[in-house]
Amino acid sequence: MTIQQIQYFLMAAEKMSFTETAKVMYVSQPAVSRQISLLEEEIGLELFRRNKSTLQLTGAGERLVAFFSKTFQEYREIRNELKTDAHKLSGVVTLGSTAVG
Amino acid sequence: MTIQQIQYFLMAAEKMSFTETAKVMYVSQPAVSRQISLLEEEIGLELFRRNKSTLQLTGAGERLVAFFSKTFQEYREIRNELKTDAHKLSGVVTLGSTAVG
DNA sequence: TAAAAATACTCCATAGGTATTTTAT
DNA sequence: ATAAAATACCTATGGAGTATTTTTA
Repeated sequence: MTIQQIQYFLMAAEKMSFTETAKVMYVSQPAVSRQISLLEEEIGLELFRRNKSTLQLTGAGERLVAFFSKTFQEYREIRNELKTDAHKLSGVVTLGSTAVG
Repeated sequence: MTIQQIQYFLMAAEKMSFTETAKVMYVSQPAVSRQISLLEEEIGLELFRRNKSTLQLTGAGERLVAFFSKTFQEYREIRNELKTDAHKLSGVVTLGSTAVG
């Protein structure tokens, strides 16, 4: 399991499309397809149901979207706090990205 | 940021030693040193203070240990629930690992 | 047919290993 | 002197791209 896989997964759940996810994340469609597949394999649960024409989240998928989203949000908040604190103490200017990292 | 980096970080915080962390995680000491360094670089915050003879967590380090530990714990609980549910519905036997994944 | 997802394959970026140096006591 | 962490350099695993096939409406 990688953070990248989780990011693809969350975007795919939002867009309900691997192709769209690939576009907005500036990677190829097979990259998204492959990583989400590997994620499902490693967790041992289907996250999307693909039988029907339209992609659809499984129950496990929905649960994990909720958990991972919450976790990322919480992380961003903590990082912002810590950055602010570091600023106050050291006066060092940080040019942080806004990605997961 | 990778999950591997976070795992090294949590173990290092527990052991307070990169060498010990390397041993229990079956990787080399430089691998641990490097990945924790990259993690600090990416987050833009020092996690350990290395000036003193003994390795020591910074404030940011302590905060992130708490957050990441909680997150991993929460994930394990959710995964167990989902695995149990999947079992009940499909009867499929899963040979899941107990790692982060 | 057409659109999206999956598969095959190749390439390259980076995580990890070994060897060594630096640091601190 | 010794023990741990950092650095250098090389190797190899796996993530990403292009091309193609499969699937479903």
